[in-house]
Amino acid sequence: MRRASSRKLPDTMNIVFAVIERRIREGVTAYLSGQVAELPPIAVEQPKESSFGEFALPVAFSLARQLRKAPRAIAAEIAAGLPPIAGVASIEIAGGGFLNLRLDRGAYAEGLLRGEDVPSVIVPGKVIVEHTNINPNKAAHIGHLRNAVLGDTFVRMLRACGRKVEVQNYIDNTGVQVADVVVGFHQLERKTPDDVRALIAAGRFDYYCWDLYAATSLYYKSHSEAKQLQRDALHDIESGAGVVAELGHLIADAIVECHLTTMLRLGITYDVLPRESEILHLQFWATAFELLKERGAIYLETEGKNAGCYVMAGSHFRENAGDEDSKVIVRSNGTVTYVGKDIAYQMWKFGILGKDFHYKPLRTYDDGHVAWVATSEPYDGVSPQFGHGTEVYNVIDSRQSYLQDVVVAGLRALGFPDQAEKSVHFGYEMVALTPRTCVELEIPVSEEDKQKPYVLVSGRLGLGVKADDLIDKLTEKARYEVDSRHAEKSAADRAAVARDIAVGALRYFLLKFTRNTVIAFDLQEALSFEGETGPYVQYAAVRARNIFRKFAERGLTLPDFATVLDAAAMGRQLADENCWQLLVAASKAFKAIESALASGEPAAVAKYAFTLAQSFNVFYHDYQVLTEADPEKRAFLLWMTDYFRKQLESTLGILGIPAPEYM
RNA sequence: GCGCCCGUAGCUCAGCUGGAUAGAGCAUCUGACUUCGAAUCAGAGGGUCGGCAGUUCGAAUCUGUCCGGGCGCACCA
Repeated sequence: MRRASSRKLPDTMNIVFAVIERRIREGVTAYLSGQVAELPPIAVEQPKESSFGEFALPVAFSLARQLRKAPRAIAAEIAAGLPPIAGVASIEIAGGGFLNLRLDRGAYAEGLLRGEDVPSVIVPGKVIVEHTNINPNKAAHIGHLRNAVLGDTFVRMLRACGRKVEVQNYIDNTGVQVADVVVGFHQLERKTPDDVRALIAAGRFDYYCWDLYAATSLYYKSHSEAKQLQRDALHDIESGAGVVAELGHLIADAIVECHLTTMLRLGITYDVLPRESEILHLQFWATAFELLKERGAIYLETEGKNAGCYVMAGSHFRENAGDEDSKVIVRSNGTVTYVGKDIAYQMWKFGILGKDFHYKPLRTYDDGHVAWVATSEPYDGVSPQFGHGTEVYNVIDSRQSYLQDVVVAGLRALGFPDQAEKSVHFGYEMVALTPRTCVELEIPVSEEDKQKPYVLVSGRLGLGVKADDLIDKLTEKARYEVDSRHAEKSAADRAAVARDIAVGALRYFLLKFTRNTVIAFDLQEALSFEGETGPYVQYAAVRARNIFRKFAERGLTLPDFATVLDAAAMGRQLADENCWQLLVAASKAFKAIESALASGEPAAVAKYAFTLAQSFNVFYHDYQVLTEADPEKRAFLLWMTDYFRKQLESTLGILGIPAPEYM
C-alpha cells in the first residue's frame, strides 16, 4: 500500500528529472490507451546520443506488429497526436522510429533552482538490512569490508529514497570459530580469563586472535585428537557456564568492539546486534522447532545417513530433489545446526516468532546514535523496538546461497509465503587477491596460482589482508600526497584530510564492481588515487568548493540566484549545448539512485558519481566562473557550480564517502 | 554427477526490463599549468562481445548447445 504525500527528499537530492520522466510515461500511456487495443510497456530511455534530446521512447517498435505499420509511421502519428506534456518542449522522430523528446531548458533549470516541492511516494514499513556478521574471533579482513560497505551503501540508498531502515549485525558468538580461539587460549597457551583480560586491555586484541586462530587451526591438522577439544569447547560455550564459556564471552565481546571500531573508520554504524547466545538462552530455537515440526516443515529421519536427525526435505528448496538432498536441521545428538538458528532469527526479523530479545546500549556514536546489543536479561531502561520488518535483506556472500535458500524455504513451509517472498539474499562474490599482491604481502603462492588472475586466500590460516592494515596503508599514502601539496596546513588538519581520502579510495574501490563480480584485490590498484576512484570524485567536490572560497576571498558577494535567474535567463544561458548537457547529467543523481536500488546494484551509484565528477571537471575546464564579465552569465555559472557541488556532495554521501575540505 | 555464477579492448571492468555508431579506467603515445585550473583536461591507437545455432523489425543482452574458468552441493558456518 502506497500513499502519496508532499515532502522534500533528504539533502539536496533533486528529483525533477525523475518526475518529468514519470510524467512522460503517464502521458504517453494515457494517450495510447485510447488508441490501441493492447498497450505495450512504455519504456522511457536515455537516447544514445545526447544531441537527440533527453528522453527516447521506442514504443513505436513495440506497436509495429500489432498495428501492421512501419515503426516510423507509427511514431509520426504519436508525435502528431500526443497532447503537450508539461516541461517537454518538442518531440522528434528519429532513426527507424524512435520518439525523441527535448526538455524546456529554461523551465527545467528553474525547477532545479527552486527545488519544486513535488509529491513523492512514501513506502510504509521497515526494511531490515543485515550486514557485516563477522565471526567474532579475529580481525576483520578485506572480504568483510566488501560485505559491510555494500550493506552500508545499500542502507544509505534506501534511506535516500525515503525508506525506514534498521541495520542489524548478527554476532555468532557461540560458534566453532570462537571455540577455536578459546581452545587456543585455554589449551595451547594455558591462559586464564584474567590473562585474556590483560591482553584485551593491551590493545590490538583482534590481531592477536588472528594469529592464535591460525595457530590453533594448524594444531588441529597435526593433532587429530584435538578436534575433540573443539567439540568440548563448543559444548561448554553453548551451555554458558564455566571457564571456557567465560573465555568465549570475553573474546567475542572484545572482538566485536574491535570490529565496530574498524567499521566506524569507514563511517559504518549499526542499530542492533542480535547474538546467537541470546537466541539459545531465550529459547528462540525451541519455539521455531515446535512450529517447524507442527507444520510439517521438518521431520525425524529414520533411515539412511541422516537417521536420527530432523531434516528438511530437499523438495522444499530445490527442484528435482532426491532424498539425499535433504538438509539436516537438528543433529542426531539433539543440537541444532546454524541453519535452524537462522530460520528462528529470520522469523524474529519479521516479528512472526512471537518472542523478542532484551537489549542494552552497546555503543554511542558521535552523533548520539546508539547501537544496541541483544541481552538475555531485561535492561534497566527503555529500548527501541527492533525487528518487525516488512522486508529483509541479508548481505551474505554468494557461496551461502544454498543455506539462504533453505532459510527461505523454511519460512514458506511454515506458512509464511509473504515473508519468504520478502526475504532477499543480497549476495555478492568473494574478494580474492592478485598473485602479485600475494607476493608483496609474502603470502605463499604456487607457480600454478601465479598464472591465474586471482588467488583465494585462507583466513583460517591467517593469510589475507586485514582491514585495519589496509586502511592504515591507504591513509599513509594519502598523507604523503596531502603533505606534498599542502605543507602550510596543520598536521592534524592534514591527517584528517588523509583519512577522508583513504575512506574514499577504499569504499569506492569496493563499490565499483557489481555484486557478482569476483574482486581480484590488487594493492597497487587500490592505492591509486587517479582515474575511476573515490579521490577523483572527492577532488571534483573540492574544486567546486574552491571556486566559492576564492570568490569569498576576493570580497565578492553571491547573487540571489532565484531573483537573477528566472526561466528566461536560464533559457538564454542554456542555449549553450555543452552547458545544458552538463546540467542534465548533474540532475540525474536521484534517478541514478532509484534505478540502482531497483537493480540492487550500489555499483551503479558509484558509476554515476564518477561520471558526475567527470562532467564537473569538464565544466571546470571549459568555463571561467570568477573572471566572467557578464553578470547574468556569471550568476548562472556560479549557480551551476553550486548545483554541481550539492549533487557531488549528496552522491558522495550515499556512497558513504566524505568530502574533504581541501585536497 | 547436480545447482549457481562468469567469459566484452593488452589489463581491470560497465553496459538498466532486447533498441540508434559496443563504453569507462589503467597501461601506451601526443599535447595543455602566469588563470577558480594537473589527484585534472584534450586527443590517438586498441573489439569476429568465448564458439555455433535459434527467437525477431532489431541480440553483448533472451533460448538451446558446446568450450573454458570459478563457487557451492556437511550431523562447519
